[in-house]
Amino acid sequence: MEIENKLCSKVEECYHILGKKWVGLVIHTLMEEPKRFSEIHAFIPNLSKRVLNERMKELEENGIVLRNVIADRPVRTEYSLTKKGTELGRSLKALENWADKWL
Amino acid sequence: MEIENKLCSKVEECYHILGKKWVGLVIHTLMEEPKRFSEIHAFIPNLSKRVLNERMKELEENGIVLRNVIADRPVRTEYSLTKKGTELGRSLKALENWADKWL
DNA sequence: ATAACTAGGTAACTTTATGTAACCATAATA
DNA sequence: TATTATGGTTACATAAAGTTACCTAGTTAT
Repeated sequence: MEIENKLCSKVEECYHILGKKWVGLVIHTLMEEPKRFSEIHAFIPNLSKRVLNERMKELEENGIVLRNVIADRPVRTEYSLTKKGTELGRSLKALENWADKWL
Repeated sequence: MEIENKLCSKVEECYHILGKKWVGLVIHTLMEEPKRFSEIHAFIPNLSKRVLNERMKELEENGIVLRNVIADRPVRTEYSLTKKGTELGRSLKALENWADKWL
């Protein structure tokens, strides 16, 4: 029975995504329903607008989140999870169950 | 049907733990079997000794990891997952399955 | 008309976190 | 005697995150 002696790159990549500050909470927050920039910010008040904006761009690039600019006045932006993002959120439920039991 | 308007502190806390760099990979690495300091370092070469040591102290304080100093010469230190840590590792499997499918 | 407010940012600057390189003590080995 | 291994620590450099002020365009209050 061999012991693996190097990490799978997919495993490394997923922890690289989740290892950035606030990412987990943002995805958790979007699992309920799509939300606007200021709504996410209201749910996670300690997350600054600067970093929130940065995280949303990264999550969009990763195909986890979809940005929908609504040409209303004032302009609104709605963020929603893609299929990929929704499945990520579902897999994070296991982690949250662990938290509920152990923290 | 109410929409939750604030985050559960347990949820916040678990993402606070997992949101620190390298934590996920360290737990993943220890799921196989207990490992010494230098073995973890060999599995995750980009993780510096300074930060590895810091992370292990934090994980020990969180009750996720157990540090066992072996009074051999030279002194060795073996890190293993507690029950709490093992269950965390199991819950992270869902995330890794997501990674395998989507990344 | 003018001041203040909203939404979703951006810019400049400060503070933390992380990365890097050198060093330590002990004992074993060459 | 010099070198290696282990599990760190220290001092310093860079990257990431936090803070405050500002922006544009339209809206509401005075």
